[in-house]
This record gives sequence, C-alpha cells and structure tokens, in this order.
Amino acid sequence: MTRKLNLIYNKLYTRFGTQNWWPADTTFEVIVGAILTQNTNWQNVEKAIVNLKQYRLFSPQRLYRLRKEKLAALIKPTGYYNLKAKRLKEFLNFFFTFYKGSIERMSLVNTEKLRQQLLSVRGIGPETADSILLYALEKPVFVVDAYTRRILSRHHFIKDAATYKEIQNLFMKNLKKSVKLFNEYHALLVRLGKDFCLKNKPRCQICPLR
DNA sequence: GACCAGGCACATC
DNA sequence: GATGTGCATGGT
Repeated sequence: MTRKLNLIYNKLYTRFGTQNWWPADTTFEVIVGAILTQNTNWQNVEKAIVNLKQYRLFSPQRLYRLRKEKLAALIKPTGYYNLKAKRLKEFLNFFFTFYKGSIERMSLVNTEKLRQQLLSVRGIGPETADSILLYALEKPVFVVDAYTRRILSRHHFIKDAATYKEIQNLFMKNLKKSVKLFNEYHALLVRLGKDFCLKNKPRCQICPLR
C-alpha cells in the first residue's frame, strides 16, 4: 500500500504541481477558514473573510468580542451562517479559556491531546480538527475529506463503509510522517476531486489516476 | 431549477 | 452501529 499511495501522489504531483495550501494570510485565518468551509465552496468562504477584514474584525480578540448575530451576518456567504457563527464562537471560547487566544500556547500541546481537545468543541469534527492541526499548526496529521473518501472508494482502495480513522490510518501508517507531504497530498486529492471526481459522475473515463 | 460544495450534531431506530 | 435530517449561500 505504501507503494500504491506514493505512486498516486507522484501521478497527482506530476499532473497538477504544488497547490500552495492553505490559502490564507495568517495561522488564525486558517483556523477560521477551516470552520467556515465545512460543506461549502471555498469561494464562498473567501467572501466571508473579505467581509471580516473589511470591518477590521479579523483577529482573535475582535472576533471573540463580536456579537454572534453580527458575526453571522458577516459570514452569510458561507451558508449555514447561524450555525457557523455559533461554531466559531465555540472555538473562540475554547481558544481563550485554555490558551488565552494564543496560537503559540496552543501549538505547544501534544498533538494527540490537542486533537482530542479540538474534537470536544461543538462544531469541530475530525476533518476540521485535522485541518487545524496540519494546515494551521503544522502537525503531521493527514486530513480526510469527502473527496478523499470518494476517490479512494471509486478506485477500490477502501470500503464504502470505511471510517474516518481507517482512511486516515491508511495514509499515516504507510507514508512518511511529513507535514509537507500530508499538506500537498490532501490538497492534490481535493484538486483531483474538483476536476475529475464529481459526486454525480460515478464513472470517470479520464481520471489521471487510471 | 436541480445539483453540489474542502461537515457536523443530533434524533431515532 | 447505521441511517436520516437540519443547517443555507452562491456557482454551474
């Protein structure tokens, strides 16, 4: 499986090149983006981020103080805006309660322990937690998303019923634990998914992996 | 107008 | 443990 996974990576990298993830100006922005992009197009998230920046609200302190209703209105383009305002608030409460709003403090914690803490926040599930760990805090954790599952499933690398952890372990136990590799690999899978592995096209004749 | 997008929590069986 | 549902805007 190690060989297979490396082969896939090489094919994707040769085809698509570096993806330059995560598209964000700051570490904190990665975290906010990770929550806002849940089941949503990234372009919509960008609109919300622009809104927040326009009002100079894009800092941990200011978002922490901002009223939830106001926050919801500003992130409207991301969809599920009431829910996501609540989730951002849940994260910020956690962030200030445990780490005084400091990424540096949070980043000092043991990765597995921090992962469990993030998962205990309402609104942060496995993909969001792992996105924060990998793309914001640069911990060697593989991120699994809908595209990852779909691609692996259609190529019969996993069962349809495979759990998040099973899929994540497939990568983490068979690849070098490298932040750079995990970063690029996940981004490339998303790229492949967007371009070739759409939900309503179960048979793709031009898949670059074939 | 249908379908989909870089999920998650919660209810119910 | 599996399965269903609400959350919602914007692009194709």
